[in-house]
Amino acid sequence: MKQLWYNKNMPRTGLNPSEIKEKAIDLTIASMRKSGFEKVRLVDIAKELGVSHAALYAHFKDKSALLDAVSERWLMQIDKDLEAVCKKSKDPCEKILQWVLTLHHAKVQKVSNDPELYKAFNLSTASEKPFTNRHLEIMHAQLTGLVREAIAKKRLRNADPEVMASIIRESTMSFHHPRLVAQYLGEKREPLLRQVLESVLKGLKLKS
Amino acid sequence: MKQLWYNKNMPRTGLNPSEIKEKAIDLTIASMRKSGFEKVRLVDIAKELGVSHAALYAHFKDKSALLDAVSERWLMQIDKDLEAVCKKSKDPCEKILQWVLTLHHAKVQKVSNDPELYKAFNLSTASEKPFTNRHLEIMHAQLTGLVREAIAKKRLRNADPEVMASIIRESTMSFHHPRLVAQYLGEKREPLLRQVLESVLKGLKLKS
DNA sequence: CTGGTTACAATAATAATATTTTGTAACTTT
DNA sequence: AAAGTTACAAAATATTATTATTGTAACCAG
Repeated sequence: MKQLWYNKNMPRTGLNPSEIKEKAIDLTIASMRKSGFEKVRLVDIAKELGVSHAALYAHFKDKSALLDAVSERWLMQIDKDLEAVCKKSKDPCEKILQWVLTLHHAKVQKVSNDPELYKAFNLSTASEKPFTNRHLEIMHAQLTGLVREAIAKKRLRNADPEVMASIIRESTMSFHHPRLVAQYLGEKREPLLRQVLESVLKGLKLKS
Repeated sequence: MKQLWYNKNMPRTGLNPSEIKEKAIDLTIASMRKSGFEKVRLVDIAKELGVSHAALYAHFKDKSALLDAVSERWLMQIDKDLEAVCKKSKDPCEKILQWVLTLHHAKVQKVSNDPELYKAFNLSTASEKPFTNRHLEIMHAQLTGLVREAIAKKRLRNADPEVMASIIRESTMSFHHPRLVAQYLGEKREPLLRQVLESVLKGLKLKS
């Protein structure tokens, strides 16, 4: 005889799949912060979650999927923050500057305040995971959009927006590439970044 | 009773200090290429040289000094190649382009043709050895010189040459930083580098 | 059928130990 | 004195056994 007070699809933890997934990620983050990402044990996460470690495999393909989920969450936040900059209504070149500064700050802040999560992210990028590539594509699309807008408003010269976006990305690489951000930590590099962008944008304004 | 047929300062290997030093470096390079830089054994180098391993300590402070000597030799060659570009008599902006391209090519070529030596160099730069810092200073001085020249010839606007050199260095970082050159290996990035530099130099031409 | 279980095999991390390699000292030769 | 030697201590590496973690399978409850 079926009981009626519970949802047939509700697991015994009392949490639905996405809730338990989020909770597992939360616990993983806490564990990374506490003892470093290389010390994260699936077995510990499961215990804190109140399930057997094997149960986690219903929600995550394997351990690295759980670890990646931590970085993915952060990258999605960055994507959102950058998207917000894109949506503002102001001078598109000013927005490009803001966009790059936002990206730079996000990286610098993470590596300073959350070094263990940053290390994990650093590893993920090194091995070209799908979610990092997706993030790169999203960012490239955003930047291309801003460039298009700037061209439309005659603030940049009329040329291939994809190429122009690549030029902006490459010329500011040392301010947002995971490894370099970590390397130059300690120096306040925002002024230099502003100068680089100022020069590049000026150069992209002129007809060739 | 002193014999007269030999030079008192000539060691028993028949080589003078700088010759034996060079030979040790040659053997180290060969060993790195053959089995990877982490497998280099002082003891093997010494055997091939026909001396006891302890003899090497008369010429090199320690093992890492020998390893570093390999990278140092390469960096000095780069410094020379770049210096040659500086000395050419042609348009200074053209020289800046040439200079950066030369640096880019040197790195790409090394990582392609000599991956083991490149790895060793990569490690040395990561730990901020004196000789790598010296190399960075030399390069910065060269680039600043070219910028000064360009300003004098009215090819760039009149502003702080040191800052302008930094802008050029940072905006092209992804094309010569050891880690990034290695990462993007396989893609032909010279066209993008040219476009970046073109934009930056144009931007540096304009009065702010 | 989903989210869970237990039991177990495969892998990976750790620890204890043996072996090499590095670096130093005291001494030799020219 | 410079360039080398041998002998040895210190440090790093490799080897092995042990233990812990991860991943899989077969099964169970709602």
